[in-house]
Amino acid sequence: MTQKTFNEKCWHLLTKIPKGKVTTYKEIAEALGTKAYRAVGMAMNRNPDAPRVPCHRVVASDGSLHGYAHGLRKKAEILRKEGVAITGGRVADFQERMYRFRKG
DNA sequence: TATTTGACCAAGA
DNA sequence: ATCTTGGCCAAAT
Repeated sequence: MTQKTFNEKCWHLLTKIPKGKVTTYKEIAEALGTKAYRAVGMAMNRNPDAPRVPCHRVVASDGSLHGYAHGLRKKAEILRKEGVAITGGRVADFQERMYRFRKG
């Protein structure tokens, strides 16, 4: 059996995020049943920029974009294309834009 | 195997 | 409201 590492799980979960919505590192960690908020960020950085994993839809719990492999500026630009308004480096109406994973 | 790192988060002198 | 500090977890070195 392929032992999926925490990173693999994170990437797989990111694919569940619908377009036009954003989630938080904490939400992902909680969805995986853990509190490794920081480990989630690690996955994002290690995550291939390939479109198969929309790491740009992950923002901080505060609604700020925090970091991005290509730069925060690029991240904000992509989010705008997705339909997410960015103001002052933060997601507008972030609470409404935040996507919540199904508990099951 | 042990230590350091990091795109976090919540709380507060 | 902003900045600083400590704590949290997994991956990388």
